Amino acid sequence: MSPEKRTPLDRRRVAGTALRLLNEVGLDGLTLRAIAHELDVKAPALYWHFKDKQALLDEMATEMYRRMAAGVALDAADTWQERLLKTGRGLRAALLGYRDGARVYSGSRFTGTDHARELEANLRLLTEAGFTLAQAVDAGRTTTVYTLGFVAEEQGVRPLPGERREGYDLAERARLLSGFPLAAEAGKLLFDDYDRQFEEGLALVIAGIEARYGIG
Amino acid sequence: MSPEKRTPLDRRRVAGTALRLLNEVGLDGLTLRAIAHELDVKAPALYWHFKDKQALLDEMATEMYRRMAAGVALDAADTWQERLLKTGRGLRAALLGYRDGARVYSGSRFTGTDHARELEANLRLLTEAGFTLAQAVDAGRTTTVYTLGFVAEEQGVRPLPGERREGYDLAERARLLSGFPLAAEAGKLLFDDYDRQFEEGLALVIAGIEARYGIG
DNA sequence: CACATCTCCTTAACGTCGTTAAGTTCCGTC
DNA sequence: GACGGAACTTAACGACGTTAAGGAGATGTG
Repeated sequence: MSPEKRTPLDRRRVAGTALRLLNEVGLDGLTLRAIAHELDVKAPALYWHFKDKQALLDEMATEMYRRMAAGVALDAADTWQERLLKTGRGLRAALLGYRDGARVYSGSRFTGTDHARELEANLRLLTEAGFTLAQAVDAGRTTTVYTLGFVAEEQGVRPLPGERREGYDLAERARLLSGFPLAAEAGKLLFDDYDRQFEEGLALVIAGIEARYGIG
Repeated sequence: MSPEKRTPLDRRRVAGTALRLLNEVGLDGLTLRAIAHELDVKAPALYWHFKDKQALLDEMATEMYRRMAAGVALDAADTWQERLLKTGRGLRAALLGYRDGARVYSGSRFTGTDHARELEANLRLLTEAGFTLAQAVDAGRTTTVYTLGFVAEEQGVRPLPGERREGYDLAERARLLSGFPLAAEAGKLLFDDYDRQFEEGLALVIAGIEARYGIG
């Protein structure tokens, strides 16, 4: 009957458990009580480590970013196009790794300054490739918000890869839009093969940077 | 002492009142009780018109779209570049018209098929300009998700034009990032003049469409 | 060794939220 | 003048984020 004392919690362990739980229950089901239960603890215990729920969500977003950064191999010899492709794809993959990932991520702010390393590296690579700092910031920001917007839309239809949210019956949609032939026809393009669609939009953004800033 | 009977509610009046209230209290403060109070009614009355709160949010998003469509003058003689600029700017203006506008909009789905008219018109204009349907869809979607992602980010920092959310002190940020000179310097570019930043990203997207699809 | 302090958690409770069940009022129709 | 649907109200439920108060266990101090 040894009391089996637990090791105390810390912010990262809480955030990690919450991220794992997020995939099972979604953001709306992610209550403090459920997270606490998963950690064998009562809900108010979380307030010792976080001032409120938003602070925990912020830590979760930061942890998502850390795992993304760890999963992307930044090579100092990357061309700027390769680098933007890598960061765009890496961010999307990180967000898709969690149900409602884009909602959690874009509603939160990073804790600490861990993200600054990668930002600095990306800005350095782009400026050394010939961009002004302002151009590098605009290029990076456009790539990032495109990716965030895309995945937010994607996860509205497809919460996790392989699943599909209700209310998106393509045949039904085509019938409703029968008076609008192009819009009806566009349905199958809009709601399928998200990988291809994302790559195409990302290619458009990068082509635009190339064309407008005249850097090949 | 006449009883002054009210005219019954309908979905659009409820959505309109909720949108007005949204600017005062924000999405987190937008409770059914508060909306009902504004309409001189009790909260459960709303369930006569909407099956749940999400259905009301869907109607709000649809109403936002209607007002956007009414505010954008689509000219059949637009070039495709002008049309994409108009829709991007129009969408951003519509979202910025409401506190948390982007969050409400991107978490919801349209009711009805009102939006199909504009979609059809845009697809027709682009295909007649020489795009394939798939290219037109990719071009439109990329423009839209860029805009949505941009405004989501913007409203995270600036809830309504003119206001500024706490926790974004530029001097503090620069101090924290003193070890990352480019990232620190980028701060003033990242958090100011959102109009210019949006226009620049939108120009990048359109330039990319022009370059990649070879249509001037 | 006694006592105090700090850390980390529990128990209990508060007010608010979305939502449901049941009943009420008003009005047009047979 | 009974009937039935439309459009609401009153009452209540369970769950949520959060706060207050306190307690157990380690750690430090005389």
